[in-house]
Amino acid sequence: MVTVYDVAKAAGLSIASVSRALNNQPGVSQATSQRVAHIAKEMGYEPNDVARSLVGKSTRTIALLVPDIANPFFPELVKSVQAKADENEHVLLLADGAGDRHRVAASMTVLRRKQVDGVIVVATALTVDADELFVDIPTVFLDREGPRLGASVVVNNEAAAFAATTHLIDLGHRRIAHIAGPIDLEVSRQRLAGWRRACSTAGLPSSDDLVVPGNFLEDGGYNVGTHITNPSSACTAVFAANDLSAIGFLAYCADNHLSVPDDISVVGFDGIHLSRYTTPKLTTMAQPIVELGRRAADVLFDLIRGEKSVPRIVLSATLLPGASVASPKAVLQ
Amino acid sequence: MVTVYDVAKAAGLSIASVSRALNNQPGVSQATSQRVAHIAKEMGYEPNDVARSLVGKSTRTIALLVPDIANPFFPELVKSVQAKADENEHVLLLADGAGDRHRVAASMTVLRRKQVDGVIVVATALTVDADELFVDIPTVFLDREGPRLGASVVVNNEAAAFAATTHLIDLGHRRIAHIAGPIDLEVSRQRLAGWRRACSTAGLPSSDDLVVPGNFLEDGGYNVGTHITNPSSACTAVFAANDLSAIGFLAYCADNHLSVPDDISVVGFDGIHLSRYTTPKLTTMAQPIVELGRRAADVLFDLIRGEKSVPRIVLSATLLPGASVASPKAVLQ
DNA sequence: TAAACAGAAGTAAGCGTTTACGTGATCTCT
DNA sequence: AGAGATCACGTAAACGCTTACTTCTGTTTA
Repeated sequence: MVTVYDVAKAAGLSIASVSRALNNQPGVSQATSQRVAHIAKEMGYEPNDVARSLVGKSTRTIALLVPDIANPFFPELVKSVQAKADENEHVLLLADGAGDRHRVAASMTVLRRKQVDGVIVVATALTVDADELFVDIPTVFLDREGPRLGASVVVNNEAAAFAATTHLIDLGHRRIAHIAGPIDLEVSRQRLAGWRRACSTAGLPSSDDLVVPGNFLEDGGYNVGTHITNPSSACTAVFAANDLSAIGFLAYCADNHLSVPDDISVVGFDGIHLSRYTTPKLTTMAQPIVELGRRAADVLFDLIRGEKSVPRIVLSATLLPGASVASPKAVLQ
Repeated sequence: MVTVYDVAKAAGLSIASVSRALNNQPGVSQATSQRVAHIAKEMGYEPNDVARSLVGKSTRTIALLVPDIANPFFPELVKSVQAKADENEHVLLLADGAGDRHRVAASMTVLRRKQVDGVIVVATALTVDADELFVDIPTVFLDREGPRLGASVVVNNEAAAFAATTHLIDLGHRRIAHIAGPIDLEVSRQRLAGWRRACSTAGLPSSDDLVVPGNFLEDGGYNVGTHITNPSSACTAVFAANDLSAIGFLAYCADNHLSVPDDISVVGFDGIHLSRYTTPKLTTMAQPIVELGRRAADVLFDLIRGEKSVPRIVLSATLLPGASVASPKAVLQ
């Protein structure tokens, strides 16, 4: 490995001058600066970021903790965060599996040791007393309220779920099931709450038998199909807590010769790219995924630069129309 | 930040002893070792990995370069690589956007500076003379042949594409279109070649008008729908170079009231998890995604540990049956 | 009992940078 | 023309750790 020493020797200078030249800092003449740059390139010198991080304050690294990278929602988010990281000349460390509390703790220990400049924590399962995990390291909570301390960028899940459900109600549906997410996630509870409020506001049932537990995955949505489409349940529509669940349910319907939306309407949540390519195309409450990532990253870099305030940014979701909803065949009087 | 010095002072020891104690190395008594451990914990000491990396050889970090993390194939791969990284007490750096040559070069520079221990490079676009990008840093090419140097873990794309196409031929299809991937990717070319060989082996046409260019994304598959289903093309089946393209095509068919597989059969490639939940369920040539990631990581860590040989591992894909293929309605004599 | 040795601890160098400070040489201004 | 300012560069410390080497104490061995 060629170091500043080597370059310095070759240039007949001290390492200090070389360092200054390479970082075009004042204190070196234009001429030497160019000469050094040339020599460095010639020798194939690359600065060692580890050493640089040790002396400087920054590692130029941020981390993103996601519960499940296999859920298409997150890759889309990753892309947008990474773009911002690039922009700020930082590198992205990905930590998957944040759905599990222990893994979150383990990850944070590793990240702290690695001296990452900051962390974006997404929709993870946290114990109530998780505050200390994030102490001393700039953190933005995304799509989940952080512990007491901490900035956050969230979508108003409750309101969005309310709107999604109301959309179905306006179309004439009177019994609407809900495929919930993992109930230990705040977002799941909020979406459930929104569905419930919409139902009760309209004087419709929102009893527990209309809530079927999902897992935010396709199989979750698939497996509850039987329960929802059971004639005795008499549902004409279903609001899924996320798109993957909705897609699973769609598959169930297809396998069982139920037509969506003729037999049953489906509304998803997330607005993942794939929701534009399901059969039928999914009507979904779309989160501003790219915007979420961007804003979170912006806030994080503000924090990293020393910003003291810890903002709480709330973005809103918008209904993305598809072909998976319709008025119920027989609107009950 | 609490350092070894602080711990040493608190324990009345030298930093050397503290270091030894903390890493349970010989040279400290059992008693002191425990005492130090206790004090360190008490003080909330966390070793600084940056410093550790600077003195030691390793940063305990590996990187994964993927062309497009939004393609569900990659998150599944990421998961498996990350599991292996965990196992080896390494952290995963994700670099997206490796579909672009310039970004690959840029990423490698950053990674080299960051002193990552190794890199897994997936299916990226590389210039022919890209060798030098990876010199001096353990590299495994996944799903793509590396430059001259370099270990690789690949799927026999040509053979797999051949088998997928043959499956359609065996069912009686006589005109089979191919939705290709970006043609500057080796994998795309190989899959195209497999399709072509299958067709010509069976004495079927494989002319260029049967090859429609895709982009490995849903919209690519969707947009070529018109061309493929045009009556004058007379295709009864299509083999897509990846699942996302197939899913896009499925969506096109649904939008245009074409039944899959009654009107046209579709075979995908990749075997992403979502292919189990399309309507109809996609028949696809499934890559052993998890295995690919695992093997690549294994090879990489071997390399990191000093292994000299650079293996070339070839895995094979298997046909995952779905409901998107059938015999053509009218088998031509 | 002296010599050899093992164990526990300390000293200090070094990893590759950045940067505060010091030192001449050249320049500016009155 | 001499004092101060400016410039280009060098010296050395610091970042937080690991580790080769040294030192000291106490134990074993002949």
